[in-house]
Amino acid sequence: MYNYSNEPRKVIFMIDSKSFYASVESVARGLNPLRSILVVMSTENNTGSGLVLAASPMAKKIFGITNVSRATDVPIHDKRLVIAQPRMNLYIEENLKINKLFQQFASNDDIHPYSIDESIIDMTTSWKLFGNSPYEVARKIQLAVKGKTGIYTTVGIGDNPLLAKFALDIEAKHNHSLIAEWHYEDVPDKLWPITQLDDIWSIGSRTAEKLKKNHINSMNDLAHFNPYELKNKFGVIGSQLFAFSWGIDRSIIHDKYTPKEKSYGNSQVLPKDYVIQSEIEVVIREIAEQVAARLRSHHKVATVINLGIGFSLAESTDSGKKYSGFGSSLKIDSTNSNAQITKYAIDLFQKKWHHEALRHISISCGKLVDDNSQQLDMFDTNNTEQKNHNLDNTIDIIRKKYGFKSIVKLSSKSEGATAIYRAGLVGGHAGGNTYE
DNA sequence: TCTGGGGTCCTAGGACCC
DNA sequence: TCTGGGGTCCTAGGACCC
Repeated sequence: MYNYSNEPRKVIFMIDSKSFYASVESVARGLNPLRSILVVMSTENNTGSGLVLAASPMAKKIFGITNVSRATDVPIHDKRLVIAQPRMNLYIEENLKINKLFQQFASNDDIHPYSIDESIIDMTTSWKLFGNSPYEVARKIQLAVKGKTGIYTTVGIGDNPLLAKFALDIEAKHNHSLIAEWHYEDVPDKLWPITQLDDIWSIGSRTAEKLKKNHINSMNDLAHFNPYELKNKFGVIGSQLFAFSWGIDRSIIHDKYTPKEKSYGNSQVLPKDYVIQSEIEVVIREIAEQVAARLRSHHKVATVINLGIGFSLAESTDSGKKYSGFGSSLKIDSTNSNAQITKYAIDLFQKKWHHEALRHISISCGKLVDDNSQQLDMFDTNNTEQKNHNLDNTIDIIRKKYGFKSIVKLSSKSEGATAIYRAGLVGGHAGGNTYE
């Protein structure tokens, strides 16, 4: 057994709102989120096929719907199934309510929203104020959230953030209480038996495959693999994986969840294959202007731009149906102007494009620097900005808290095919209510 | 997965500098 | 010139997460 005496022993809660979007929609309809049969489905997306953003537990159970199902897999004519349009703004509001409740149990500095439905709370110093055990406090938080919002929450409790995340993902979701508690000593019993490696946070399908090729078929195998060999084969990821297999996570929450790099980007899957240069450049301009507007609203200038182009499947050369495309980055003179960002994006495009049919376009700006110039750009005011002021504020609060994994509101309106429609979207989905 | 959208982080090779 | 070694920056590409 590894000697854990030098590892941090904290009381970390990782709290996740169960089937969040679907639960919010269930509550809004007076339904119990655990009993309702409901999906939140975006039917207005570009491909026309629709995408399931969330499914209630019963919808998953009865129809086998998963969160990435296509609309074609959803029995839309079945009367038992409730289909809800996404209302991203409502979900943001509910998330803010829930995080506000957490502030009754821990100081704001100890609460770290991780995504729209997950938060990490360092309860080390405060849990004793609310109960006789962390478990009991978790129960109280669950009840408080349920009482205020109708949402069920799942809580992973751990000695460090990693163990809390594992407790949440691997065990809590299956417990009747929706709570699980993991200590270092539980690692051999609870973590090592896992053979479905891509169930583990930070291991995706590619890494799982590569591990299998090295005869690592379980977390137990990983924990007993030669760490130097892992490092050689997987780089720093290898060292990290090895540490994770022993439940070790030395990062302090604040460091870990404060991003080192920040970028703003927007992307679109196009409604059809695009082959005409002028049409493509209209869309590039729209996206570039969205990104530039976001930079300006955050008072940042970018010094790197990246253009990503995804080809139509028709461009796929080998027999395996794989998407292809290119990405291209460029260091640029710091800017956040529509004209400059657009020019760089179109230059990159013209340099790399050889008349392939396109299906996907993304533009991202990074290596951000504070915009000190703050010049008034009289001919470039964003008229929608004032109108959306309240929503912007809300989203900025979340963005600020999240640091990353942030929510994105596409507020820029410009002439052009998709921009006006997309202006109402939040995170690429319908925002709901007043802003459309 | 015949394609959602928005992010962060890591690696590797080449250019360039001293 | 059959030229060392270390460091940084730039770009492309890959992987993963929610």
